Amino acid sequence: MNRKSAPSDPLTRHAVQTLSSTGGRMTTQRRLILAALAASPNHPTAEELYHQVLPKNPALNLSTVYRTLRWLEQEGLVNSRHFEGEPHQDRFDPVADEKADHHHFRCRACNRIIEFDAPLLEQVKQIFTRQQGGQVESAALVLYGLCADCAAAGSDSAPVP
Amino acid sequence: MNRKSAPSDPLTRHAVQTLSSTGGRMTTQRRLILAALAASPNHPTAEELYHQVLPKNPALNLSTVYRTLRWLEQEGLVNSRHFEGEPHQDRFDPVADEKADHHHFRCRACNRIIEFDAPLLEQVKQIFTRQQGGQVESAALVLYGLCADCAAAGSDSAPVP
DNA sequence: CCTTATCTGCAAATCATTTGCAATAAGACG
DNA sequence: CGTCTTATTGCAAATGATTTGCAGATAAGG
Repeated sequence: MNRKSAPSDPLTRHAVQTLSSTGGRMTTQRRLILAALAASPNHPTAEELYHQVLPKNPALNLSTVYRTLRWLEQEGLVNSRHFEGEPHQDRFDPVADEKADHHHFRCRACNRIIEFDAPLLEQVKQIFTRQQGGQVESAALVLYGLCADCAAAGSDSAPVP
Repeated sequence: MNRKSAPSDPLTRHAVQTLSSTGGRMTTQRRLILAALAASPNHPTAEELYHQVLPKNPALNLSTVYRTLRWLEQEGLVNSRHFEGEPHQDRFDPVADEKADHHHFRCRACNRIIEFDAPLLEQVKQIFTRQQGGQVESAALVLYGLCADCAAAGSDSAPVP
């Protein structure tokens, strides 16, 4: 049933598109990093991605991971974020297809990240503009707390990152 | 009219309180850093504070600024934050007296930071909990855009930091 | 295949922040 | 008001995350 063409994820497909329009090249390491990123639900750090890909390409270098991530960020395919209570390191969030600006919940016990929409934020923005003037272009909301699992388990589940 | 006792700001006064209960000492550098922080509307970085205080105490060391800031953070008198589009550096936000958890607007032109309340966020939290379970403990919202002044001026005011 | 500009690996640089240690100075007590 | 104890500082070196220069490797087009 499946043809031999790579059954790539949407992220990789988007990346390939931008490559052809900019004269870039799809390399082994980029393919692996993109796949790992697309498969990661938890907004990995560069180092985490590096260790995920390493088994499949032992020659991979951390700086290649960083370069790939920054390239994707410039192309608008990935956003870098920072969450409270962590070291000064970035986490990378693939921009899912049409999913508009979504927001994040982070569990302080298992470190899981849950994405959600918050339509009410539109009103928050409007209220702000009404009171202060100017114009709001984007919003970043992060909720911190215990996810359902950890709240039930007494907040002692195993941290993921 | 004014007595000789230091007419200190609320932040400094709070700091003095915690000092007496923990056996800490109020040093010249702490006094200066606290005053600079209390007078800064724009959530300064450690480096910015350092340069503000330097003229008044040329011997001051940057690591003292960091230590003071981390101390205040532990005491709950200051929060450290990170804003998008900047290097990986922290900005420090004195916790104003009773002002509950407030949120931030950051102008991408002049870098000004405006604080505001967003009561609607309570509903956002409730909706999230209803849909996902678990419990939300805190929320951090940052709006990005152009402040009233910069929007009017064609977004070319002078950046502050 | 061959060419060539794009990428990669490696090592060294940079940036923000932290830490070890000896010298300094609050502030309690006599 | 001097003395003593120990919290705090300055300095320099360490750390952790990320970036960069450069020479060699390799996609992709002819």
